[in-house]
Amino acid sequence: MLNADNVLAQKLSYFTRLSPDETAAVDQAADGLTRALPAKRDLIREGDPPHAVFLITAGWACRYKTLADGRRQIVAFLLPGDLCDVNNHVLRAMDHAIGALTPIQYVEIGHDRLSTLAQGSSRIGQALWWRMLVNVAVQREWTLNNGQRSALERIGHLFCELYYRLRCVGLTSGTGYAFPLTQNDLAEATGLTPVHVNRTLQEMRATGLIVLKERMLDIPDLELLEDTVLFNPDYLHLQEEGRRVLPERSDARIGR
Amino acid sequence: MLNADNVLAQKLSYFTRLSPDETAAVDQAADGLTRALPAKRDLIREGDPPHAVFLITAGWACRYKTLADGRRQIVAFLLPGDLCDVNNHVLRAMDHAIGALTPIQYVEIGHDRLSTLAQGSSRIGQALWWRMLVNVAVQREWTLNNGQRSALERIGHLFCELYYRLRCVGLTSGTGYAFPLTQNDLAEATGLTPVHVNRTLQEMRATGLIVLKERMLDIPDLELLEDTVLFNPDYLHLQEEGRRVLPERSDARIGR
DNA sequence: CGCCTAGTTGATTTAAGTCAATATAGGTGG
DNA sequence: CCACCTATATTGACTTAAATCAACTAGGCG
Repeated sequence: MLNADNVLAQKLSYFTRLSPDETAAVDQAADGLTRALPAKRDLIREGDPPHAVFLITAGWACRYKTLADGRRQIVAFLLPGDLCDVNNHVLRAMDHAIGALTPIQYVEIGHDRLSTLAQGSSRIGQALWWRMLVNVAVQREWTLNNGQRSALERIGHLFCELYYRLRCVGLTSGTGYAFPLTQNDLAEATGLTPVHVNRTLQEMRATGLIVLKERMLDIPDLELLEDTVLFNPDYLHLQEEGRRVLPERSDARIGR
Repeated sequence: MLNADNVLAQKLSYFTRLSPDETAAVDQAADGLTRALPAKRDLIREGDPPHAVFLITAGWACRYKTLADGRRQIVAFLLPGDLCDVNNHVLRAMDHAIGALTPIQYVEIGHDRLSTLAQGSSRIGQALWWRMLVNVAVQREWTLNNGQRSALERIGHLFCELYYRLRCVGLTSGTGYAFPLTQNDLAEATGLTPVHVNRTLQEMRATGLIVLKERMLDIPDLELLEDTVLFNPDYLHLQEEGRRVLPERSDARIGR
């Protein structure tokens, strides 16, 4: 299972195989004080000057934006192993907030420390770029999601994305995963109303696409769900040269 | 006005003042062969391996994604001075296409050349990071746009964004700018149908928010439009230490 | 126990989509 | 220079997915 000390190395190793030295370097860069934040608190608020990079080690957080009239949009979920805001110190102020959806644990990594890490190994540098680029790719996919898809597609698509992302860091069990989001969170992420999310979830349950109860989400037939909502995992760029193995499967394959 | 040779330097100088040497280095990196592409052609297709970085020097292009059933979403506009896909060579395949909306001109810049440029001057390196981070910020704003805003707000918000972005590279004239997008392009960018875009534009014209005819968009009262659609330019991160001056205005101010 | 959050349900409204026809403006070839 | 063609824009009639409003239920817990 997941060890808070090495989520980052685990995640980066999805892109490229890291040597023991490199793994150690990554672990060391992320060995700072683990901090905790209760659910519903903000890690950073909009307008704040960005200071350090955060590495989420446990729990779920999100980036969100708020309009003047109170409408809120969750624009990204931050899961264990996710690094926020690499190099964002070049900007003067945050244009969005980061909030904890569940109690979270995180460590702060200084900008200098991270750039030293990146410069010390070109593979680590590339892996960090990979994370950055995938984050943008996910953001583009969310733009598509909110722009083109129906309610059922939006929600189903998100479920698929979260499945792949959690599997990378060992947070799935079989075909399901612990799912802490409320229907309201889902609504804010998908641009729907909570009422409509509720009805859509019922429809997905009724057709057997998902089993969602007691904060556990199970996707009995991932392929079926992917086909139903037109999900294509390419944008997550997981098929890289690193460990291609997806933890829950046994068809291990190494190298290119 | 705009000189194709220095769009990039012009754009980067919005973030930080560049010395003559730095400006020259930027110009030199972008001095490759200028290529041309007619409207409606793809610069890169989804699935292609990314090769070089493109710098758009003239014309409008877009990033777009297509669903299996044909729905299309424009996820970003690429305007003169925009750099596509810095460091994207770490990914194996494009997860979206880039297409020309008008005839465009562009130059290709090799990855190595760009990283040499970035390493040669920390200010240039930071300015390139700034572009990267702003692109993500814009993508987040688009997620919000498609998720939370009404048709009028989406379109109006886009008009404001384009105004600010074009002004940076000297492509506005007074309160307006040349606007080559069709109503269909607008529909694909905002997640609306062309018919609804048409009706919404008429409403915006009727209330005097915009004047749009003969491929020219004029925003007689930018502040009014911004207030109406809840536009806040902070996410474009233009207020940096560089030239704060906005070309069309005379209140020049230098340094911090 | 009572309060708060999260989830559910029903009735109704509405913004936007759909379908289909028509208008208009450039651009091209004869 | 005109006739035609295609892409773009416009209009009207109608449908629909999702929003809205308003109760109401079910847990969890101080």
